[in-house]
Amino acid sequence: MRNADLEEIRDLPLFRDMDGDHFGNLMRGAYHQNFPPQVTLIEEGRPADFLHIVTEGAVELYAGWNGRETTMAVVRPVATFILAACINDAPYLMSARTMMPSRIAMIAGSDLRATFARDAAFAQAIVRELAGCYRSVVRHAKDLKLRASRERLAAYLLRHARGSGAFDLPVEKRTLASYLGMTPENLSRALKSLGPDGVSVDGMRVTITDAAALVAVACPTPLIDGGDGCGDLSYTGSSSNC
Amino acid sequence: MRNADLEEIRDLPLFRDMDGDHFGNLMRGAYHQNFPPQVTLIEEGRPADFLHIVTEGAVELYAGWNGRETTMAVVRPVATFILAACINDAPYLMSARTMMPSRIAMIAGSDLRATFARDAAFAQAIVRELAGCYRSVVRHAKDLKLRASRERLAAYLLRHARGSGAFDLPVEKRTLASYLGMTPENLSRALKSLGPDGVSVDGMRVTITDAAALVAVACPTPLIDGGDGCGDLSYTGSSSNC
DNA sequence: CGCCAAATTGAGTCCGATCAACGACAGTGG
DNA sequence: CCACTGTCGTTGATCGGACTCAATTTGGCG
Repeated sequence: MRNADLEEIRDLPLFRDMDGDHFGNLMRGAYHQNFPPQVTLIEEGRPADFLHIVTEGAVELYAGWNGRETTMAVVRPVATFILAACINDAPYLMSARTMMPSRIAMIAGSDLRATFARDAAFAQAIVRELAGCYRSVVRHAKDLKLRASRERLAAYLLRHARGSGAFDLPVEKRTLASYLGMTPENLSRALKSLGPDGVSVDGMRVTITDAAALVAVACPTPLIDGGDGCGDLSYTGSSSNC
Repeated sequence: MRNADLEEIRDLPLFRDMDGDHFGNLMRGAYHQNFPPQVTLIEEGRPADFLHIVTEGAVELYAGWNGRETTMAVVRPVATFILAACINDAPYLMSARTMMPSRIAMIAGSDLRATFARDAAFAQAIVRELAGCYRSVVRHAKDLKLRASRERLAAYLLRHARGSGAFDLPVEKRTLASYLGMTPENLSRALKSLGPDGVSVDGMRVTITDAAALVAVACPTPLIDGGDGCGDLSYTGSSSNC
């Protein structure tokens, strides 16, 4: 593994404070590979063999049932995913596929469990990581249960506007629709219907023309939309997902 | 705190393996109180001061937004809740209220954080607990996004049937409806509509008259319905097609 | 018995899904 | 350079599921 990659991973909150030797051991048994787009890295139901870390590209976490499929999250560099399954040595609950050419590091789950049993600082980092992941999924569930689809969309746009009034959608609209729990057709209509509420769209480009009006629709709150920047669809993170 | 209570708490996976002195210290600073029904124990948004443990009764975890409200989980003895917020020293994402006369132990969050930094076995237990909670919320989210309301209800009934064909609903129907993401009216209609699919209802009493038919509706899978029983009211999942 | 909350039932409406058609665009190969 | 092709996004029309509102009925409890 390249030194730059190692340092990047070492800088993650998850690994920052752990013992150097332990980190070295973990990484010695790790893989780091390039993948083309649209490659399935993980299939839900399979035993959790490896903790994954995205160092380049983007990975979609999704789940299926009975022929249906839904996007649960998008993970961008540098962040980990499916930590919980590895820790519990349980089957993955989500599948993962690359969305673009990506570089993925993989750490054996057994090494992970052995190390976190020996390294207190690492165990603490894992606790914090998991607690963050847990809270982000709770937010997602609240978003789904408490808001209507138009409101979810408005809140999503505000989360990604971050001060500046214009930005590019970080993912395809069909993926965004799935993440927000609606159909692509409905997302299209919902975007248009937000015109009077201060949203203008041109392709992937979104411009917030009236933030106050949009806020009135979305009623954003840190208890759903978060402040710690973890867990939303596509954030660039030194944190993780899983 | 009574000795019987202490032992019960000590027997929880979360505390079982930790150092005896550390456990003693934690409990010395803890409260244990009785509450009448319908008492609000926690309000979302407040700073997370205490880890809570239900030793008797039942507690509803719920969340609100913009005048709406939804049930996220029901916690029954003996189990903890809002661990994640305490660990992260972050605001609660959910509110909690007693559903019946209940007995609740409370451990100061600061003690908790101090102890898990010193006690490796405790840290490991917390990791497993959190990983389990995380996975249960992921399942809840998958349930909401992938299944229609009728299917969610069918799956819920199967989860709680546990072999025997008859059981009592563990919560009020309005609460169940909220947990499943529907209105009480719709739950009523959905229950009736499951008659031809092998469900008969009399008050709180549910009888599965044709498990195969109900399975055909719910398509249960451990990846949504099964497993490590935190959050929902657990179920040891098995059979699945689809 | 009487009170209140929960549950059911019915009727009407709306949101969101489905189905189908079309335009925009990128990549491919002739 | 340009048809060919597949995917994505949009739009329209229609359908169905779920919500709302309102009226009873049921059941629990003082």
